[in-house]
Amino acid sequence: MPSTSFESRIPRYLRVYDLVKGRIETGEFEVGHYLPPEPELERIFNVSRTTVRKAVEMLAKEGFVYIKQGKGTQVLDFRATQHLQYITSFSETLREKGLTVKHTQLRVVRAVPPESIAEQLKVGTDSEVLRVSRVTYASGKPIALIANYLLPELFPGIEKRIAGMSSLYSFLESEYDVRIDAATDYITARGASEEEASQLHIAVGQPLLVVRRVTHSGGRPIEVAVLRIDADRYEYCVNTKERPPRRKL
Amino acid sequence: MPSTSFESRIPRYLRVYDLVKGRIETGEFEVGHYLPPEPELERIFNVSRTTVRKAVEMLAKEGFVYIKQGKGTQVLDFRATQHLQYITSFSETLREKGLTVKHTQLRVVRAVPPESIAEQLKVGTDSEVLRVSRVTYASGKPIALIANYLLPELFPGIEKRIAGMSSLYSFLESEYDVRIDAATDYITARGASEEEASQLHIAVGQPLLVVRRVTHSGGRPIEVAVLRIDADRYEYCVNTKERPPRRKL
DNA sequence: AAGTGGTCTAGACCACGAA
DNA sequence: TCGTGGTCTAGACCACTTA
Repeated sequence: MPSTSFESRIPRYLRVYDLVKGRIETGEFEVGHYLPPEPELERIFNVSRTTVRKAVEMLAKEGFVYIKQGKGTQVLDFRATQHLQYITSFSETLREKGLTVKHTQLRVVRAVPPESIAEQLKVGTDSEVLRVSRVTYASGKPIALIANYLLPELFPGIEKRIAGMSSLYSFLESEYDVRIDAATDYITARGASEEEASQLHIAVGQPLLVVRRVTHSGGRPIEVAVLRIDADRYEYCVNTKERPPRRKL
Repeated sequence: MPSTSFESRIPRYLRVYDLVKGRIETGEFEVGHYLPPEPELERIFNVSRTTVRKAVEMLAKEGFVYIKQGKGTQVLDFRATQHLQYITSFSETLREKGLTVKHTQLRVVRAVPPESIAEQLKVGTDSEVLRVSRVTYASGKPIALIANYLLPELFPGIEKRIAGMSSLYSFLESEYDVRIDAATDYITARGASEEEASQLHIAVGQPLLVVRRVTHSGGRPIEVAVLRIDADRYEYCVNTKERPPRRKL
């Protein structure tokens, strides 16, 4: 019986992934030491080499282990490397820091977007999109102005359902079954305008971190977000892994 | 003869990767259409399914194609998605935009780093590190102040060898055989100080984009870079892919 | 030379989507 | 039902590291 017999339909490589990760976290596989070699992992978990390797490669991609050809697979200090190497939302990041996040002045309107936004959403410059705007407060003080431009055909009836939403991305994922799988951030800075300054309770000219995020799902852009953040109170964090395939000649 | 016969020792999946990517770029595999199914790719390139799949998965990870179970593998618009989803150096990014990049006032000194840097390099606050500093010019105008803090034991004799270096990362990779495999950027903004303003030829208080990058190799931090960039002239770009493994229950 | 991870094959069965 | 991608196996040989 080569495949899963009855217990579940979870792929075996995910089982192995979980089990190895678990043993790392409990210290059974010690930080700094090497994982058992692949042939032994095959025996331990009773799977083929391919399956072992897929699990270990996932762990490597997430920074739990470091694979060295000819030597072995070293267990890394997961507490140091375990940052968020994934797409995160602004609100989620703030909450992780222990801040209380609230959105005010939530507005949903249909509008013709600025040209730069239309271009990135790949819609005509005369077609309407949904514009969701709000002011975000962290622990009682305004910290950012957020505007999201969404493709209207993907989110029917969003105007009525958005009321109590606390994080736009998880809202979209759960309510509309879109799966966000890539995002590009363009980050710059400039001084606050008079209007921005008054909304954020800061001085005119004070540096704002301006983030333009293009979100992709299924290979096409579905949303552009523009965040104008009080730079004094926020630091943007990004993790990157790997370089392109190396050619050795 | 199952393996490479003589032509080279490039893995077959990389060959397939290159060939498919090439056909996408020339339009032979059209944007929006589907790639030939895996069994046909096996025949086309005369490799096994595993090899085909490894190549296609790489293309998917880089955003060239989108794999849908049961349907096929769709070719995405690579011109829209092909940004740098990898670790890049500041200089490389500028050069890609067609700007001429020059470093001036290059200095290499041993010094005790600021506490925040020492902490991220995981060295004691009293131990010395290498500090490489320079002023970067893009097309004749100063655009950024860069300081790199390196672990000295990894780069012996760097003071003498660094003279004509144009990009620090490729210099380190080729000269010291370190392989950079992860980096974390912390991005914020603030107004330029008097000294910064004079070095960058901008007004005091003008917004600077401040990037602190921690570079990892082999699972441990090896370098911290601090970039202070004229925000008027630069936009930082970051790509993110994937969320953590989804469990469907 | 021995042991580690890296590549590759041929073939099997499963899960999802569309007809 | 059929064709697509998803998982998995058993076994082979290669490349790198260390002794």
